[in-house]
Amino acid sequence: MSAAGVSERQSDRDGAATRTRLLDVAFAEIYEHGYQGLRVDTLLAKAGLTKGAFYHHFESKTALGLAVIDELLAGLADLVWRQHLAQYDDPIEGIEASASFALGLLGPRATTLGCPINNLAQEMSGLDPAFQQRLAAVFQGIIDNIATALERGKASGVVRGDVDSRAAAIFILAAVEGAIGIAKGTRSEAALQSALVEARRYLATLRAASADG
Amino acid sequence: MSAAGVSERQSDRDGAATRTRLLDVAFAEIYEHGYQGLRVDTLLAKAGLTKGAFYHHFESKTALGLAVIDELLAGLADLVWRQHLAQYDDPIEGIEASASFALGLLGPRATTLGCPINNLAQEMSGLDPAFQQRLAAVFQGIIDNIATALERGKASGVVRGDVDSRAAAIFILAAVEGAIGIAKGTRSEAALQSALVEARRYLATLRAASADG
DNA sequence: GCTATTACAGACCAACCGGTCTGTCCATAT
DNA sequence: ATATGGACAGACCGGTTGGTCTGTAATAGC
Repeated sequence: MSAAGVSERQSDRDGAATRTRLLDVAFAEIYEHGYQGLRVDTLLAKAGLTKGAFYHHFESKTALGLAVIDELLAGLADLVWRQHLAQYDDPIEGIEASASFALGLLGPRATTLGCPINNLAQEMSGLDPAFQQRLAAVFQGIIDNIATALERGKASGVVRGDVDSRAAAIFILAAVEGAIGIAKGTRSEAALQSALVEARRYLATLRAASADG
Repeated sequence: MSAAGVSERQSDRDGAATRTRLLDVAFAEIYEHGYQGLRVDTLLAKAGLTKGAFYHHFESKTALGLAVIDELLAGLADLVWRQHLAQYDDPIEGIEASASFALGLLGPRATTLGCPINNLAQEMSGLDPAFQQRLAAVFQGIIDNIATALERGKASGVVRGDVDSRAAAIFILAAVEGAIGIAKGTRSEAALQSALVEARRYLATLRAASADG
């Protein structure tokens, strides 16, 4: 009956599904309370599972945290800053759109909970080398993708030739994460919007003078 | 012998001194491990004190955390973004100098531990309303001071008249905190410097065209 | 000199929390 | 049918942690 050769199991006792469930709930809990604020018991209660399930799929709370980075946060970063960004020919337009896309994914939580990637990075980078390395890799991936987009823009004449793509990419990421962070810290959606408006002014400095001016 | 009327006590059993000592060590511990990572026992061991001293001066760990904000972090913010910034006639020059001054205060720790104010804000804003309100006030104070400096610049003709001082101030704070955060996340001093260079490009857009151009 | 108060020291405690371990149910292979 | 292993349930445990409580030495007030 089954199309592929894989055996089909449904409803309960689906290993992959419960693992995903644990990861999803863990992501939400970490997003709200931080990794240090994540309680395994609370996680299991919200997931409707028990210790047996947890330690069957993860060898420790730390392993779960690292898996959230590898299997969720890295994917989110890739979705926004590679897949979405690549859809735009104009990198400056693409960067603005990707930032908006990211904020759309977060919704109102951006102003209260911030960015899940940056949150975890700020919390754990100084505490655990394993977390630090993986989160640094996520950041580097974002920077690489933005820098690549700017390079494409330089090739197509949209971006000024004297722009340091890498430095600009770092600053753009810093500005976006910083804007979300200040909005979170001040609990002000207006602050987020103001910061984004000013960020666009920086982006405008990267644009080459239009030929048909 | 004493100049003022206050009684003079020295060596041990100086209430104010031990309280300050507790605050200083608490600041260092929170800076390194976060508030949730702060352990009262560890704090006391490093301060050379005991539970008796701690709960004599603070009614709880939470009260200590709030005192660190009120009595240390708020003071740091004021030192950098009011006292230091006020020394410059040119606000753009002053903002650059103040950011450098802040980074000088943090030293190499900026790249590994980040900004103590932003760290605590990102960690605690979503968890405890008391922390959130006080840290929001600290951020607002910084924003106010930067905005005020920009307004002074507009009055003296250094800053363009059409600049939204408040929006610019928010973005400047976001950019600085974001840059430190990305440097921390990527463990890259070079990233911090690159971001700061690009930030200066934004600041340049605020400057009015010089009369003697 | 006596007393009240401040400023601690340090033993103690209850709750919490990550992790372990045994048992059980289901699917699959033989 | 039976054995085997994966996928959980849930009781249990030991270390940790914030906080309490009693005792005590120094200081201030009278």
